[in-house]
Amino acid sequence: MADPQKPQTPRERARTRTIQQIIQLGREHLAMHGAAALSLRAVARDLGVVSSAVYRYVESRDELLTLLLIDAYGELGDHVDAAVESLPAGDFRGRFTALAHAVGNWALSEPSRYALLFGSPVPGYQALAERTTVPGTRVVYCLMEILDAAYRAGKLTEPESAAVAPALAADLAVIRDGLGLAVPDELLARGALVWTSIFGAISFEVFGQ
Amino acid sequence: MADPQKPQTPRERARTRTIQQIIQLGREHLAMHGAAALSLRAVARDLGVVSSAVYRYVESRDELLTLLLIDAYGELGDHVDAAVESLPAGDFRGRFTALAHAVGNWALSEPSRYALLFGSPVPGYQALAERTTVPGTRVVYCLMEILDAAYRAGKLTEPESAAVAPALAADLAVIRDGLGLAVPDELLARGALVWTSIFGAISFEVFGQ
DNA sequence: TGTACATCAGTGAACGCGCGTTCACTGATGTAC
DNA sequence: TGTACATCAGTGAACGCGCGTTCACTGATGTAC
Repeated sequence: MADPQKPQTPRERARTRTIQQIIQLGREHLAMHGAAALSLRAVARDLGVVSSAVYRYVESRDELLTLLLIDAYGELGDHVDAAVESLPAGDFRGRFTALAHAVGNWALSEPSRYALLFGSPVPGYQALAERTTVPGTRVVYCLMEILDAAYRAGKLTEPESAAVAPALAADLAVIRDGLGLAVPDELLARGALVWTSIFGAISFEVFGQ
Repeated sequence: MADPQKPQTPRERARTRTIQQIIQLGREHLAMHGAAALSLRAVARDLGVVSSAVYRYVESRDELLTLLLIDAYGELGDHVDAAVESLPAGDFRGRFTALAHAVGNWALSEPSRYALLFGSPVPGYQALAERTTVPGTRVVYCLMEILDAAYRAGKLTEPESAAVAPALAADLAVIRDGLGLAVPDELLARGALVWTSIFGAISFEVFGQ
């Protein structure tokens, strides 16, 4: 569990392969019928196995949804990283728009998975924060890093806008320290605003208000 | 049933009001949980009534979906007509783009209803063609009428493109005679192509490929 | 205006279905000696 | 290399749930005379 080393036993290999199959089938059901209609029994049928057997690999329907959530966050993150890194590190504006466009492209090409990540919540499902937050913040972090790099390069000047609310300031301080960012609160707050705007616009496109 | 006259008995009024309530609740459930999750029992609960009572007003879940389909077609048609008629009858190009934009606006403001009309089919539901085709063709007819008016005004010239396939030509002849249109087949076929392009583009925006 | 009957809205029990999930089980694959 | 035991994948029956839908019923509202 703790070490994903190479020397896997045949059983372990079969096991991880089966889990991959389950996730793959889950993705297909997601695309075809939507997250609300995702059914462990249906996945088991497609897997050619009795319904209870799936519980050897997945704790519950909620856990399968969580796995699909992580899977989707991972692909979105890869997609965004690739787009951002295709541009030179110094091209802050280019990287920024590349990030926004990468998110938009992915949302349009995978609407059901985008809906799972950022759409209306799946009825009766509560994501497990412990397993979900880290992959879920990859894109924000990427955005923050672009912001930070631009600030350090002196390409961003502090806006003279109103001070940040104390509660938000504390949150931002945690984030900034955690990531080792130099950007001041005002710019971080502005970055968060940009973030919500991007997702607002894309969500409006993908499923309307 | 046959004559929607004014002098309704109190019972009839109560009945139509209840049906309207059911449709309204259906719309809300549609917007909140999507068409696949629409449940007669849930509607009955919101209506404050035992589940079997809904069958006094609606034959089945499928019929409720059909009613919601007709309702949505009607609103889309009204929306498009209003947009088109806000421009002078002679402004063919303006009316044409107004139509396209009206469909797009409506789709973005009512994504779940747009999805019901033009999205992936609701699992296990087959629309009743007899009740659905007439309201479902309002927008195409509107497009055809603009085309026809433009043609009669001499603003559209026949393209010299290849001849229309015989089977399609027969269908188009039926449509043209039924509507009393003057447009030749080639232009009608082009109109149909425009139609599918509009919906393709909008659908791509609303839920991606 | 008053009575007798028909019509209709709503009730509550029941059916069969697919779902998520549990549990005791069988049998095959791995591990220890 | 061979035997004895542990681990694990998959089975099949069972549970309680919400769903769509049917049916016999009660009681209120309308209609005919």
